[in-house]
Amino acid sequence: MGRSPCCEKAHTNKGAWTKEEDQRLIDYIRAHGEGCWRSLPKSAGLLRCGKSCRLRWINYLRPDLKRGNFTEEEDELIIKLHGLLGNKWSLIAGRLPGRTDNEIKNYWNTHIKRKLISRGVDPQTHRPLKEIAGANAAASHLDFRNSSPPSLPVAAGISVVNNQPNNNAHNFATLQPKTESVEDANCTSSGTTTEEEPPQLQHRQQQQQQQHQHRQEVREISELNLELSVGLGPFQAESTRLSFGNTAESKLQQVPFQSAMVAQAVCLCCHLGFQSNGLCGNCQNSNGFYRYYRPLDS
DNA sequence: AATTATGTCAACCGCCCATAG
DNA sequence: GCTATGGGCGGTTGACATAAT
Repeated sequence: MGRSPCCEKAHTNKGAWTKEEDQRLIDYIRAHGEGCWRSLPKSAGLLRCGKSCRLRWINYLRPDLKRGNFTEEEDELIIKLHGLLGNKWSLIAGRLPGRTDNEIKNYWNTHIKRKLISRGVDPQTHRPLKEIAGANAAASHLDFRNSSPPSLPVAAGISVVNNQPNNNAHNFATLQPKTESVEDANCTSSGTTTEEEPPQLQHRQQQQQQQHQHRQEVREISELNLELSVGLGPFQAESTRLSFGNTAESKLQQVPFQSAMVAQAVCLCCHLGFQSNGLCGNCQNSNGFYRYYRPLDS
């Protein structure tokens, strides 16, 4: 049984919004604030679906939207965050004040993908294309297709630390956007399955389970205290530093590149003035750059 | 100038999660 | 615990603009 439609589609406008509709929506939200989107259209005198109103407001009419071209720093931040989070546009947008998930998603698909390819980096995995090609040749049975799989922090130049106590769940694996299991990849790339029908059902169920698990992980990640530190250099020698739990931290401290990277890490939030109080508390101004000074193993 | 190809991005769709009843 | 509902998200579509032929 499917869900009932979110609104009476027969009596709603679709397509581009008119200036008059925009003004009605703006006026209504100014007067009443963002409330129940379902009832808003009727109250505001709009022949639109509530969802449509919400989208229009969030993606276009909100007064705090930045609009205009993305800066180089924003580009790099998006790339780093995508390397860490995959296609979690809302999470990425949460780290870019004044930008919407839709805007970032479009920008990624139209600009950044191409940019990464021109750099010789695979936009999905954030690994060198040569490496990908080599890996494909060596292990052609793995097929991630549309997924955004092994986006290891290592590959993206990202270090990860967990500050939250009792959070044992986070490790590299939890940071990687997941879609298909290796078994699934084996299945799909070969183009055949050993058994046709039951495996398909199983596959579907497995996918649903994985999707559920992934969402759970994304929720957990989104609850973490994210401290971003992105270097201004092109794609290396800096880090996007995230805060996670002690267990993950201790594991990650075994990664040799980490301390050197953190020593050079530049806090983009502070550098760009995203921190309302000027400094995030973990960095200091050094030669004009807000650099992290807290050692990782403290 | 007309036609076709390509790029951009606002808007929509369908699904899932959280939550109130 | 179950169901209905609203909100939110990611993926996709399609209209429009611009470039190329």
